[in-house]
Amino acid sequence: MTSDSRETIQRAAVREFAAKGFSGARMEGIARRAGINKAMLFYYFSSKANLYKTILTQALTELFGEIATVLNADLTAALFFEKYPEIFIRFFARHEDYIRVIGFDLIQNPDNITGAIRQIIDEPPFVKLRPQLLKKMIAWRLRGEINEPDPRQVMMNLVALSLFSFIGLPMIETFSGRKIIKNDKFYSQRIRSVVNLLKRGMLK
Amino acid sequence: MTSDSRETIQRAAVREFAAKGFSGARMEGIARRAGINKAMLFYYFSSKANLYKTILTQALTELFGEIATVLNADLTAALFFEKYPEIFIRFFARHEDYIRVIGFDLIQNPDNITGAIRQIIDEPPFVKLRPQLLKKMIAWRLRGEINEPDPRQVMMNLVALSLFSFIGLPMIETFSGRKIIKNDKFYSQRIRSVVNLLKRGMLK
Amino acid sequence: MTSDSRETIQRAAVREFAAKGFSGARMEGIARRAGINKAMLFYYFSSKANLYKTILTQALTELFGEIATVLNADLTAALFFEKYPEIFIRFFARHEDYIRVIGFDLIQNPDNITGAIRQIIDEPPFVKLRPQLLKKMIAWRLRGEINEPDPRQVMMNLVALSLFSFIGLPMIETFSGRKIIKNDKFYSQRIRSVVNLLKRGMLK
Amino acid sequence: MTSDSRETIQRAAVREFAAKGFSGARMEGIARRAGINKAMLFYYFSSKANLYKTILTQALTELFGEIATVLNADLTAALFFEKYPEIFIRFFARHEDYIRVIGFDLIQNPDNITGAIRQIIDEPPFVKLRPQLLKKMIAWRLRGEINEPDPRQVMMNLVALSLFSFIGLPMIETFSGRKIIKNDKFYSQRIRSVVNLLKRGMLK
DNA sequence: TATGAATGAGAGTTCATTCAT
DNA sequence: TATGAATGAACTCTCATTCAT
Repeated sequence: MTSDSRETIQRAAVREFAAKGFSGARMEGIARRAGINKAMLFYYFSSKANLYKTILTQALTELFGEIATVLNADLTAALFFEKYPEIFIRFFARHEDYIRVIGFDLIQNPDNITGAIRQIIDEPPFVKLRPQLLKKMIAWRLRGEINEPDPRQVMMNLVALSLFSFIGLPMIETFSGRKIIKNDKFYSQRIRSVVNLLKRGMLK
Repeated sequence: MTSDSRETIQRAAVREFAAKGFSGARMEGIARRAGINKAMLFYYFSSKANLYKTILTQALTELFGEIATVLNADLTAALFFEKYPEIFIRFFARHEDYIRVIGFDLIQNPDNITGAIRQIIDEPPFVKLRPQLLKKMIAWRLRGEINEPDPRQVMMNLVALSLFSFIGLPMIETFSGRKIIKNDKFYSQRIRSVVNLLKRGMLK
Repeated sequence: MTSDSRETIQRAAVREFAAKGFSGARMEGIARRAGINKAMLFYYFSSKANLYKTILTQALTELFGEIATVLNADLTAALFFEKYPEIFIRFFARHEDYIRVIGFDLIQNPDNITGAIRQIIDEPPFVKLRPQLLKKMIAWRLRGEINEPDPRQVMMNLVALSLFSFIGLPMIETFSGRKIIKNDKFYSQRIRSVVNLLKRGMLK
Repeated sequence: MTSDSRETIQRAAVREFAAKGFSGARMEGIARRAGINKAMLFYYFSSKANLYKTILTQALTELFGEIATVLNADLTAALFFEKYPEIFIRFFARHEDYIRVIGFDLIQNPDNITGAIRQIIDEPPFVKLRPQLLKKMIAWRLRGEINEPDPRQVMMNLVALSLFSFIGLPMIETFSGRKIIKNDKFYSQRIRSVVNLLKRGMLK
């Protein structure tokens, strides 16, 4: 029970911030979830804002870590569209709380998350992530692999379809009239649908 | 000056809730934005929760109103994929605050928004909205117009691509390295890209 | 009971800060003394630091107001040494709390009180206070009225003898072995002693 | 390294208490200044109050030690007024922190410091200090050396002029308009001025 | 002796809500 | 309707003190 308190707190914080957003989250709530004295949160993280920043950075770092493992390969657009939705969706299926935290931040405080992302991708080990992505996209266009000339549209399409698989679910449930059970089968189907859409829609 | 105040307050509330979420929003802040005494918020709306509910319902009602105007026509899948992204994106371009409010709620309080939606679409004038949508989707599949058999996937793809055009922007900016100016040209391009993707990707 | 709350709070604050210093003082304590809800302290003064600054400024302003009334006359050194100890000592006898507040600040946060003083004497109605004092002191020296050439030493002697009459009392009590009752007689004697010392000691 | 720690802590404590007063001082701050683990403060001194009492007693003991060395001689008033300001002022020039600690206590907690003083001067080696002082003063009066009949006034004048040379400086700076550099020259001048004032003012 | 972690009792501050006018 | 003042509960954060090692 030495210093895994830090980690215990962080895990609890992710859950609390995910459930209630930054303002809604309570330090008391985090402490209770962690089973740790409230004062320890300040002992380790000095403030709510800093604890939040810590777990946001952690979430983004883990996400980029996942992405980076596959970004190094010199993939064709076709292969890329096949692999990436899977990475995104599987990652967030494992870490549903992360998507909430990121989502909140994206809506409320775009500059905040932008800054956090920049800080992460401007330093090792992720410095190459952005240039590699851009290089790939330019290559696809030059080789005539895709019909969408604007890389930003490509990114938006890719990310939108992957992320929304989680956030938008309740709306879909209401309209389709059926509760959606987020099990492995659902995610597999979702991945298939996204991959299919991306490949048929954007490959030449 | 009677029900003028109500509307002034609601407009102010939308901005405040959009900027900070439910917990982050301050009644004080709303009053200041509205230029109206704080106590009046309670006089008209009795509580923060109720004021919030009011503006959430209003946002959703306006959104469904927009959708409904086009949903009555017996559109082919091709026409539908052409019209709907435009409706969504143009609507939220006019009401950026609404998307934030809805987005917050979607993440934090899925049951809450689900309930609100259900309440709206289960009563006039939107009772027919849901059955009409479902009917259309079944028809498309029966007529072999689309290659995606699951209506829920169709909805997810459609909504995801439209909504994310707003929320996800900061991430795209960071990665593409260029600031995105949200002017008419940008929205037009975005609509084109989404329509193109949906049609090529899901039509047979 | 309209808005004398502000004043009630200020009076209570003076007492609390005087008794315990800035850090020792409790907002709760001030509220209790004032018989007013604790939140009102923040409603009116926004923070402990600001409430403190307010009453410090008030104390200094009152003090300078008192001094100013007599500083305008073109007094000889002799008359000055007669009048000023009386003003100082009588003022602080009426406002024992002020001397504590000022004393605390003088010890703990010299720059703080220096700033406060400067702010007061650099603006109306006290702008002339400092130049008038300096002018007087130069005149005394030129006219050969006093034997102490350094105006700073003159000021120190004057102020020291007046203020210490309050702060230093407990030490004197202990050494003299007698409790000192701070009644009018005591102050009169003290004034006489100080005036006598100053006149015999510094006049030529 | 044993009782070395004690002293290190005490030195750090003097600085912290001098800078912030009792309530404002932080055990954490003392530990940091001392470069010693916070828990050790409690190991050695068991509580903040006790640590404070320790250093207050120490300061007073050193002060009285200094005074005592000269108090034994059977000085005339003239010689006394010459020697004492020098002792006081030189002592506090060497120990500026002590004067702050004592000053704070004098204002905030007169009974506290009174008690501490009594405890020191009622026991060896300082038991004779008080009677010797009183005896001297009575002698002066009987021999007609001084024009101030009240010993308490004599003490007040003496101590006030000496102590205020430190505490009151910032006020004087503000009024005289010049920063005062507390070097040897300043103290020498101050001593000269005080001695001069006392001798001319109180000797017959 | 020495350390980092832990605790509990507050402290200052905020905020939705209510009251008097 | 409208306002400024008032309230109480809760929240973030602090700090002296203690514990385990």
